[in-house]
Amino acid sequence: MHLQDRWKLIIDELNPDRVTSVDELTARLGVSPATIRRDLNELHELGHLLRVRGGAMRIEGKHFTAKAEPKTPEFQTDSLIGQSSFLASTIVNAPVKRAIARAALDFLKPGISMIIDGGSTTYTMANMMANEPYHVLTTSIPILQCLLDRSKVKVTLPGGELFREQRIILNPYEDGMLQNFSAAKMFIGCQALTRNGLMQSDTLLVQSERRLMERADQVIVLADSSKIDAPASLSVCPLTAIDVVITDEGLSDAAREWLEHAGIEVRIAQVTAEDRKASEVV
Amino acid sequence: MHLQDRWKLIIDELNPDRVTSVDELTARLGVSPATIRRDLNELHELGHLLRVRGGAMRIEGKHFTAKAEPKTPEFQTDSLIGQSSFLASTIVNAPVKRAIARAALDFLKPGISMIIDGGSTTYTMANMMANEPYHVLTTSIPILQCLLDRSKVKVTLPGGELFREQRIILNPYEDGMLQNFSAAKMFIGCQALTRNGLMQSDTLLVQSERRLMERADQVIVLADSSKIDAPASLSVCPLTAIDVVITDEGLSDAAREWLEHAGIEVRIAQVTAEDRKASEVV
DNA sequence: TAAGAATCAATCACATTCGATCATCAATCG
DNA sequence: CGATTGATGATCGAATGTGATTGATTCTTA
Repeated sequence: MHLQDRWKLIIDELNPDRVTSVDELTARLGVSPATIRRDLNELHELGHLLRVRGGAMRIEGKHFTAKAEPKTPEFQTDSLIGQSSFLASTIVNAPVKRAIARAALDFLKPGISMIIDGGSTTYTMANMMANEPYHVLTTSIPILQCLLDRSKVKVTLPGGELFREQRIILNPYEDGMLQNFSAAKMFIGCQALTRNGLMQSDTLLVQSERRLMERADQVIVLADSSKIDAPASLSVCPLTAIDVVITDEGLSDAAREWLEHAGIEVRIAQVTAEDRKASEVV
Repeated sequence: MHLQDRWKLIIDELNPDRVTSVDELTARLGVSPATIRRDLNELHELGHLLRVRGGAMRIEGKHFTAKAEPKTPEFQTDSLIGQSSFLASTIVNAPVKRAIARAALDFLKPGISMIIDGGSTTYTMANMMANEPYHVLTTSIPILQCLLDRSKVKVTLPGGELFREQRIILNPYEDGMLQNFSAAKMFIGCQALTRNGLMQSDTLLVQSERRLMERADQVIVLADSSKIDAPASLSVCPLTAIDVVITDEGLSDAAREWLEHAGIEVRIAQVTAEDRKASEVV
């Protein structure tokens, strides 16, 4: 039996809703545990399965029987802003989002004040945030909830109307709260990031975010590489308004070039084993 | 059994409304309490559940699993009780509160705009509220969450700072949002109701409520009879500012006398069998 | 307030799993 | 035919998960 055939068998053999153990695969394929482990590690490296201690798990949403090609990151409809529900979006690309969120946390120092916009990546960030004396202004209800148990974090909300779909608060009026708030940093997700700038799909959101950006000294965009040059309609701001972009290894050289040419600091977040682990449960 | 399998089972086993104990999980999964504790701590660290003493709870908005209903994450009506365990414990007198809350609902008409202040009785009221085209301004996070799934209810929040203890938003500044809001009715709880007026215990709360009351045409106080003439320190407003008091049968004749003498309409809510039954579930 | 019960974190011992290394074997190529 | 390459299997020390014990902490109840 050849390596590729075995790989195919392994992937077929994986159970969709539980861990398939090394022993199980050993028995099923008639090869040694060492070989199975090697296979699993390689397949994991290629992104075809999720390696865990004792075995492997099928990756959610990957059902292929044919031998798959090395990955170009597929276009993922993320964006809690769009029609996809918030929760659904949190599970797409979760390891990458975690990595990006973690990289974003490097920008935090105790005592800092920041604006955190709504979105699945920023939500992940809030989730991972330490309990330090930060001051956070957010429009997102999920982030608010998440920060409820960080006793040291001071949370401020802008006034406004609740939008259920996106679970955010948007303020149609100029807001006293906002006028008094000045943030060192603003963390923002997006639907797309193109040469034309930061893109969203919702008009109200665009207005709100523009207003928020005015209150921040430094704008930090959290966007996984599938967002770069993704199709989108409404521009929130030009590239010049952005200070930092945090993305993942999938960023193309070309894209990096035009980002840096616009004076943007580009940070590449490394996906660690823990990031994957944390996403397994979903 | 593998770690990830166990994690999945644990999360499936969790309930948003109550704490699932370590013992319960131990029995269900057939592993030692030590392992369960380790798992719970890790899952908490990863943000997948809420660790509490004796067990864990499902985090609201994370109830998607293998069997997940993919789209519209319906928030359950009484979910936040589970989420904010403090509320569960503070809802004493629940049947009476339900009765009072139900009586308060009589004041609602579709299209009405109202202010709902924070508090356990007003929270009960929000919980029982129908899904009609109301417009609600509230400072209370639990009420906000509760109204998330009333699709027809328009919810507005004042800007301000989050106070964890009370789960409310207080606005130290004059707020643009508030200036533009005008409510037909305001529903408010209290710590005590005396001849000196509506009493609270918290200075910040007093300020905020005063400001809110200015924006409402009619002030409706929800206070069970134990609050009448109860000891309290800070006066929010004199009796003259109050239009209606809803209380229960325990109201003394004397108290009723001085309330009505102040021009206040007094309503007595009848506790039904269903109120008692509904309260047991919590 | 104090005693008792429940829960917890830390730690140890044991079992499983892992990764690195090396020897073997088969296929390929000069 | 012999040498080289690459895959496989075995071995072993290291790392990790698990269960039990213990002493500390927190909650409850009297």
